[in-house]
Amino acid sequence: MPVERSRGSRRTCADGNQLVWTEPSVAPGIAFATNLTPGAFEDSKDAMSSMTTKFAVEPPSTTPIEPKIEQPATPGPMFFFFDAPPCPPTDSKPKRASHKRKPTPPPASPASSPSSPGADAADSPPPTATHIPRPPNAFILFRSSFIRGGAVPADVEPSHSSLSAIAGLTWAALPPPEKEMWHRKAKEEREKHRERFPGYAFRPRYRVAPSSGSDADGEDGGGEGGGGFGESCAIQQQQTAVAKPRRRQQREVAPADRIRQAHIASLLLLGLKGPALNEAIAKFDQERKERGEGGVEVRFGVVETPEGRVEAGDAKCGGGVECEREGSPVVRRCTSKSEKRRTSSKTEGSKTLKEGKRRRIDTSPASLAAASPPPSSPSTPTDTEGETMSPFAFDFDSLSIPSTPIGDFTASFEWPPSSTSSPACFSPFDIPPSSPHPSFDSSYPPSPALSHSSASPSPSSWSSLEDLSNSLTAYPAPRTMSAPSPLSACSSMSSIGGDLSSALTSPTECINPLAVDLSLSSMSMCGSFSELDLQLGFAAFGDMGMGIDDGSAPYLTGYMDMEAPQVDAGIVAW
DNA sequence: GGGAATGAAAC
DNA sequence: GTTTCATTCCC
Repeated sequence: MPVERSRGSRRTCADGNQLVWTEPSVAPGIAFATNLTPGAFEDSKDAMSSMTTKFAVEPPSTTPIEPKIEQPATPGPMFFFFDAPPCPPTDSKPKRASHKRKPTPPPASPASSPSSPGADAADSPPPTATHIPRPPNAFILFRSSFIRGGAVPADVEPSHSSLSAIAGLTWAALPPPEKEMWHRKAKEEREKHRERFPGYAFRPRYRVAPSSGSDADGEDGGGEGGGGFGESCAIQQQQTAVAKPRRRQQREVAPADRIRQAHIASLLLLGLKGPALNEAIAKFDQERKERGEGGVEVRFGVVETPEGRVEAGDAKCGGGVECEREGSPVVRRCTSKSEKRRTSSKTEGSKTLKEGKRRRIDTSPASLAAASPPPSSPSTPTDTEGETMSPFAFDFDSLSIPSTPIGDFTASFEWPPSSTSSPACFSPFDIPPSSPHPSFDSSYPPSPALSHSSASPSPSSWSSLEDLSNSLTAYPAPRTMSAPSPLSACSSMSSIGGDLSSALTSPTECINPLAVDLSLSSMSMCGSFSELDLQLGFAAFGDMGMGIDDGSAPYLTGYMDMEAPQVDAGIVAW
């Protein structure tokens, strides 16, 4: 029997009830990919207000109350990601239903419900009051803008699961000021939500252990405990425990996916969009295919290979088990839900992830390195023993570095920048030539990544991240960085630039978590620097206690060495 | 309804 | 510390 949609779960443009969390206007200060978002600095309070998501509270009636938004008259200024108008008149494609929690039965206690007998019958909500959604958090707002803005074209990545992952990576690399802006926006939404629904209280439905004969799950009864809007109405979304299976297990994501997602995120952070983004991704895909890496994508039980689509469940390799395809180890996704649960808990390792525990994107070098093993090493990319691999069990020198993902856009990194060119890739060194260069300690070791550059000295003494880490511990944090960093003008480098500038006051905490794609394709050579030599060094990862926050986030330590031998390229990093 | 992310809020 | 749910839409 097909599953029946709960009432009101389908929101379309047609019904005017689409929930759209539009992006706020840009905050002053460091901008992100400003080169690609014309008007990003056109901060407008009017625009802010016009783009604010609002719940249109209908007068009390017997009509189920749906949250609505007031659509802005104009799209307003764009921020990092363009946000399409919520409901284009010509949009013939209705929106799909969101994953909204089903309405729940009214609370048992009359006191907790505004629809208590004491309420005016005329104002009483219908027995099937509408579910009141939670206010969105900062990331949800960002993701919504990310998706709706078409940051990643659908033909590049149609899967919203992957888009979420990419959004997560991008989110992790957002400059703090911009992230803070989204947090402020989320706070505003919470406040508005609180005003709209004064009595609202989040009441998650904690599942109880399944018991025989219980079918409470399917009997939501259609109704929030709430209903009835007004000053005196206390809205409660009373939840009742229902019998449901334990929370589903997280699926193991193919390393190829992770790498690709990280790469796409890096390109976005680089400021690429539109055809340039498509081209860069296509090139990346092509190169990986040629190297026999990442040629397998498994989506929803289907293995997508260059040769075609193959059902994932029929192979000799079970879900979560490593397979060899085209010489590239890939963690197969399982097909059935039960298999997913089984293999997920197994492959994720009992020591590192408890059952049901949330799985975050692991951008650690260990993870990504494991996800992208060197071609010469077809060994298993994942830890089959469930142990967390040491982040330093990774050999840089054995990696191959693909060519720049931005290919023809290298010219945009010319220095000094051409006044007539319209670079697709904004120059990170957008400072007047007369500006004093920041001073750097030339004693810093060169980046191991540059060891792959023919124009850079090869630090043969570093064969692993561990060596690098040991080396770096002998070097002081960059105290001689002068602010503002020349990198601060670059969209993708603004994070690093800002962090480096903060090194003046907090040398040991100068770097924020950044999305790191250790396939190194994201650290491609880009452009030509006639005056400046940028080197970016890797160092320190959360697992080694060198992170800045909770010890779980990897980060880059960047430094520039003005005295180093000239190289004909800078590193595009993020 | 799973999936994929992060964060708020409730347990 | 764990769990739910907020968004999005293809499958």
